[in-house]
Amino acid sequence: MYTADRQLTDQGRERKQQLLDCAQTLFTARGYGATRVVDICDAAGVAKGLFYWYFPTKETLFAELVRSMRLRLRRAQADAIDPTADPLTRICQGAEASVRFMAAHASFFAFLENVGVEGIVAGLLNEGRDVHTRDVAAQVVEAQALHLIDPDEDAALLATGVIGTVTHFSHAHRSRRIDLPIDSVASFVGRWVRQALVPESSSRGILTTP
Amino acid sequence: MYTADRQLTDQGRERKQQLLDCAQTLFTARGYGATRVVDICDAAGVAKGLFYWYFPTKETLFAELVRSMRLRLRRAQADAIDPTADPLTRICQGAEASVRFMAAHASFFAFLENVGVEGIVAGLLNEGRDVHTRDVAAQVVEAQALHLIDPDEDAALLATGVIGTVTHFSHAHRSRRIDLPIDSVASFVGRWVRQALVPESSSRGILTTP
DNA sequence: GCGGCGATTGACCGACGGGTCAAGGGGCTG
DNA sequence: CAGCCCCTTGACCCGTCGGTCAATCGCCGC
Repeated sequence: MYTADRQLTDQGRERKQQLLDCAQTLFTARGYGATRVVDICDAAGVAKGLFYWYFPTKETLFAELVRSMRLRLRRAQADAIDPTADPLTRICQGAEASVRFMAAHASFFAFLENVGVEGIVAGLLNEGRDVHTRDVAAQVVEAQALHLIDPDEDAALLATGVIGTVTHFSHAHRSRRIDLPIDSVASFVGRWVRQALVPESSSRGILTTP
Repeated sequence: MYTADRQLTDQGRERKQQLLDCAQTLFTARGYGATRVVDICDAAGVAKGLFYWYFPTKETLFAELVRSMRLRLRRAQADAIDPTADPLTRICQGAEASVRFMAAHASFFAFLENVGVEGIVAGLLNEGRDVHTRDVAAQVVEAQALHLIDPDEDAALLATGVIGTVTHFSHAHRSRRIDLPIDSVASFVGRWVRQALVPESSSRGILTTP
């Protein structure tokens, strides 16, 4: 059984890391709930009981995984930041580094987004967004036929941008990150969508080619 | 036991709707996994066995809930759209209606985002983003002191905008919605963040006051 | 060799919760 | 009344899986 005060040998530390690695692989492949403790142990070629020599619970291992990845992210940010640069530049460097790091560990971060949503409804949730996206894409095509929108643009991409904006701002408002009355948010989204779809004057849209 | 070919009386339809309502209330309050079938029945003042008279499984009820909400969303969109308007206007109307609808059912959509992430790590996931946000906010304050950023702006709000951008584009790239090389995405995010933080010429930033 | 301790095993436990079932009530039609 | 079907009950079943435990091995220092 696990106790906090444990003196691990080299072999012990190695074994623990091995369990962490196997767990990460299985989690990213199948999800958290669908991965049983015994699966992790099987992957490591080790008996189930040993798991509880190194971790008090399954959740603890998960938390350790998350914390470790967070630490690496922060290190990646620190490495990318030039401490002598001005703060604005440092912010941008940190942002870029974050995007690169998450892209490099895409499968893990994709897993994080789906902790728990396993098999339960699988596609059901995305399905709605996809249908909506297709609807908007159809309207975009229509608008392109009338030359209200640049016909050279990819309709599906523009539609994805619209849906992304809607969901992003909905979420921000819902979680109080935007604390404006809903009418302001709604009309702002409407204006912004129009602006993104019709890059008059200059290319100000976000998802239109940089 | 449930069978598909079932002739429901008025009372039956009412009871089924009652179960759906109770389930939605409990799901949004506690989450999917934390709500047991027996809890739903208790809330409806009904025996557990009856649940399986109306639904084959717990998942089925959940799916029905999602589908129903989706239908209502589509109806709200349809109601908001003026069919005689041009397609571009219709797109904007649909987007605005979506934002309004989701805001009106915020608790349900918030629940959808967290299906499965129940208690497992609770704050652990947001914690990382919050820490990161505070870090960036500190740098924003620093930049404001140097007048690189408008000192009248709320640092926390700007920082939230930065983090939002980073995570949003990371996600889009990860799920192949943006199919550009990572370097393009990263540098674009860097440029965009700078632009949002420093509204030179005109107010082009998205989260800066409209 | 002997004691101590980290490491390892795998059978076992027990809770939890989704799903089942046999029995009964009540209202309708024939 | 008989038969049927919708509706309701709650005790029960049972698979799953996180977690436990007593026993054992092997290495090291004394």
